[in-house]
Amino acid sequence: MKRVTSVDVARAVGVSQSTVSRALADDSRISKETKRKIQKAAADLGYTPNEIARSLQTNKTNMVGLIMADILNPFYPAVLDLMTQQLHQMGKQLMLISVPAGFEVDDVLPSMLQYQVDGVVITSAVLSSHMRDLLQNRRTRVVLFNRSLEDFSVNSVCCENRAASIEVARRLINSGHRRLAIIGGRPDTSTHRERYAGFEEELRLHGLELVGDEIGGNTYDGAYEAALRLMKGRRKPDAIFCIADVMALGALDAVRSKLGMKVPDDISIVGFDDIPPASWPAYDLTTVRQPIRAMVSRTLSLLFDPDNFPPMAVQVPGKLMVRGSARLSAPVAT
Amino acid sequence: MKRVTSVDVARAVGVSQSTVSRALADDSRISKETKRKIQKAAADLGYTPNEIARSLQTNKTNMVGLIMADILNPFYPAVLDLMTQQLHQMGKQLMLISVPAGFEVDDVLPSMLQYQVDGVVITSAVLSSHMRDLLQNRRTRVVLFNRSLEDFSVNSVCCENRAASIEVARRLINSGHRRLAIIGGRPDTSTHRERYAGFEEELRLHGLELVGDEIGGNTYDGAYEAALRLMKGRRKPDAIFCIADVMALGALDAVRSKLGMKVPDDISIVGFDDIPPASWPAYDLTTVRQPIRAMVSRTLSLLFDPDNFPPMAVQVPGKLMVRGSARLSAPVAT
DNA sequence: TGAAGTTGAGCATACGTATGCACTATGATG
DNA sequence: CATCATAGTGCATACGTATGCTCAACTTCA
Repeated sequence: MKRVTSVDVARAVGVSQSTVSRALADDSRISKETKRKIQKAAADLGYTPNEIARSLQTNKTNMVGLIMADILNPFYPAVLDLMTQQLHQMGKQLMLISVPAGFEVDDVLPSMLQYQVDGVVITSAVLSSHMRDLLQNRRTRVVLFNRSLEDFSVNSVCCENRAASIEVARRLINSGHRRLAIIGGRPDTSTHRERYAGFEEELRLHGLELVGDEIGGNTYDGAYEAALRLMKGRRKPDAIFCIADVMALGALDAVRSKLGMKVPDDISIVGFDDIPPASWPAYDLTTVRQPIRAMVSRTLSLLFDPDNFPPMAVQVPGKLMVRGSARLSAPVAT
Repeated sequence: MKRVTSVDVARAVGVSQSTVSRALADDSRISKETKRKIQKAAADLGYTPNEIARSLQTNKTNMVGLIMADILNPFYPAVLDLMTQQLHQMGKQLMLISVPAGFEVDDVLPSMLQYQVDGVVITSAVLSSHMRDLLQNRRTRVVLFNRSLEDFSVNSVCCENRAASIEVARRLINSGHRRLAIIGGRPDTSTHRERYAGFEEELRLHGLELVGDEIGGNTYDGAYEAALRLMKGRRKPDAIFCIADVMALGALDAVRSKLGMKVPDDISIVGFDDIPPASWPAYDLTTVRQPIRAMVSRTLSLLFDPDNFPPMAVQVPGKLMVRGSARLSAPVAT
């Protein structure tokens, strides 16, 4: 069966194709009566506009590209969910690519650009300066989600990583912890650096330094091993700050099931993100909640705000969710 | 900056646009020499083919639509990951929509079809007969993932739900359990019905019947409550089969943290899916693993196999992962 | 030497829509 | 009554690519 086009509708009503196009766009030049007839005919014939043809003509696809580098992290399903829904509400579509292990954003971005997406969101990954320039030349907006660039040459939306990490450190110290350790993600990422730096900075303010620091690679298994390494060290930590919840869960399981330790009696563990399992009784993880909804909204605003220039680095505040995995006393006024 | 088109390349080399098009498609009619010059010029100018224009011409977008109804279920990130990667390898793109709560597939599908996707995959949801016919008319292939229709009017890829559930029941019974209960997802879904039916059937074969059956709505929280209801019943179960892992985790947390029961000593709990947390020590969940990779491959095969007609219902075998949440004795030969 | 075949390329058009411009009624204005 | 604005519609073209057909130049073979 042949697809029905605006030409078919035009023929059915006895008007020109341009009149159909205008009628369906509710152009003021077309009379009420004609519009009515055209809408009726379009419905009867089951006409659906061809967005591909429209895109070619208008030079605008209403598609947004999303490149996810860490889709298996339980933090992202909620992001994806909100993103697709908000876009759908705006009448836009989402084109998704998950970057395979061992590949870079640069490897998958070009194939997305061939589809002329109006904008690109990149989560958990950064952009080579080459691609950044290329995007800039073709005037395709980009927003980094949960990552930032130090030179502010690209839009980014992040949580206030530094501030939140400082708060975590302060609360732990004020509650009597003295042997603090950290499990990082990947040292080449901005989230890692910012959370790490904030935490360590606050320690120094109190005359302390890290008794251990390990890399968990942002995975459950990586953090499981990292925690075990930490506990083999000379100075055993009495608190571990994991810069992502998946890793906190791994660390928690490691010290509990492998070493038979009690949490939070023997050791406090704090995470970052507030993924769903964090609030389950089996973990009851104290963590920093990232305001996903706000972050997604800001991301899309940056993407579509026509006069967003120069690029902005948006930061939204996180919120410490105090649960049972860390021995914390009441907050002290500062 | 103006986008560079095949016309620009043609002008640069001094040939016609059609020659450029053919050269880049490696058409045999174009001489090696001309091809070389064209490729060079294309690279120099930074030419990227416009897939939108190409799609309009060829009536083929190389885009696949994915409609996910249950994206927050931890089972799906892995599906999504494999799907985008396999598609990318095939030179195709993924257009994603997550169905918001309270909406139907029918509400979001049309907007996807306007983009002329070559095929549609629907997870955790079904298709109205109206939409089924509409898709059939425009010759757009559909595959249901993890759901099936009883009349086989649409392609589907599922796990062998019945067989796996029978095995779960048999193993539980052979291990001495006599008071079996089940927590279902949503009664209107095929996965619910098949798993429920297989489980109950095997019970009857052994002269048993369910001591309880509750609905968990495929969510952690729903199953948490469902488990508590089950334990308030007249005949307390000594084993609960949850037809999805998220629910098994909720049930587990409910009986352990709320009721202080020991698993598997006081009660056995079995899930379905084998999501990542299932294998974490905190849960150590005995469950049926769905072979995601195979399921995704079969889905894409069905989608692109030109002579896949009539629609098929593909079933792939699940695998019982024996862990610590159920008291199981060694399997008995049958 | 002439006919047929082969190679390499261009011309023209199509895909489905949007839109600038021209055109025709119709009524308003002086 | 001539002029002009206005409303309503059609014509023609453009977007960037693919492709059927035509054509010229050259090679091959009898």
